[in-house]
Amino acid sequence: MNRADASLIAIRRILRATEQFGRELAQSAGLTPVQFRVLQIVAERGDSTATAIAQRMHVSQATVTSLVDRLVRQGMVVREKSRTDRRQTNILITDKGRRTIEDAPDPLHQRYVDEFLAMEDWEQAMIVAALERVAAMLDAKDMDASPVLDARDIRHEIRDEPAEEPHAAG
Amino acid sequence: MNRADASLIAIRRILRATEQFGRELAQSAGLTPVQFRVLQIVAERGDSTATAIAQRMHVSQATVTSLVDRLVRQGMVVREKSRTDRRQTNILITDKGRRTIEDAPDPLHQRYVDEFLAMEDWEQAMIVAALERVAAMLDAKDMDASPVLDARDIRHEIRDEPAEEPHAAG
DNA sequence: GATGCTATTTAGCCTACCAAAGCAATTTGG
DNA sequence: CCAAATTGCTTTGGTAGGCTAAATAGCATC
Repeated sequence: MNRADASLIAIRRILRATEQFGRELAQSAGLTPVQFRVLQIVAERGDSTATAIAQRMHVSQATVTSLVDRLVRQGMVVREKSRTDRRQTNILITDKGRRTIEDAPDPLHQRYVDEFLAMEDWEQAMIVAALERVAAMLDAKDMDASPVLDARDIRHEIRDEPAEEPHAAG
Repeated sequence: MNRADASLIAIRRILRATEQFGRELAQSAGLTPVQFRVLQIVAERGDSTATAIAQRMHVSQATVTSLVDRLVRQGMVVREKSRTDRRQTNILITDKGRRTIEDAPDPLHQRYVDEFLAMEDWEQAMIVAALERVAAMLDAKDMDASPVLDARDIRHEIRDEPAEEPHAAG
């Protein structure tokens, strides 16, 4: 086994683990990964709007509407018209929704961070250097990814600027 | 910026780059990532069967049927009954299909391998060590991932043993 | 030649996505 | 103050990718 292969395999394990985790998380909560992600976003502040969620997840409002529909049907969130601007609909998390989030296993990144911090200084430095090297090799552009490890949204976050040109292609 | 965050960001960039690549590839080939993946598998030997594809991709045969339908409609592959066992349908790649594969940009992993091999020995070793460390942190189990970096199938390859218990939750 | 296994397709359903059209409320520009 | 534009969201209708269950067809065997 050469080292190029060894590194590819490791990368693949990382990808898989991240995906897998999102799936487990969502399943234990009785939601799909994407639904869970929506719930997480709502949970952050207790409420949110469809537009905000759509932007965070880089999907269309229409998609968010249907995802929220499902969460409403399951009693995870409720819709409520905003008093200040009645065009807006606030999506509020319910107790059940909050419990669902809380009962879910620790976010992957927490688990990771704990282990990471337990490492020795030199090893931390080595890992950061290596990962950044790999990231640079795979992805020439240096984007600003947020430090939250969450497979549930990478699937679409790559559509970076939907504002400019809505991809007229069929 | 602490190093735990830096490492998470790098991991995320790796995930994104992999996904992104699958998408670019698919767009330049005029196929979706999954369809392209099927075509790749058929292209490997020039032909394949639905079952083989289903196993490789860890999806059901029914799913493969509909994917192959689309590839047939686009003239990328043709179906042909096997002479030796007429239950089997061989899926043969066409010239167009082969050209599509060939015209597609280099597989991500090839690009990566080239760069990886260009590195100095000590750096290769460091990267392998770091990646394996991270993979171990994220994913306790040591699975046998193949040394092919390909986002297009990790999405579902994680369903390792659907035989046991099909997760009755609805 | 019935029984059963294997390979595939068909049928029906789901989630997740999108664009376009529609509706409602607010803001803007006379 | 009213019409028009803009904004926020939902509805509608479509696509892709996934599933299970059932149908179809061929092989194997006793």
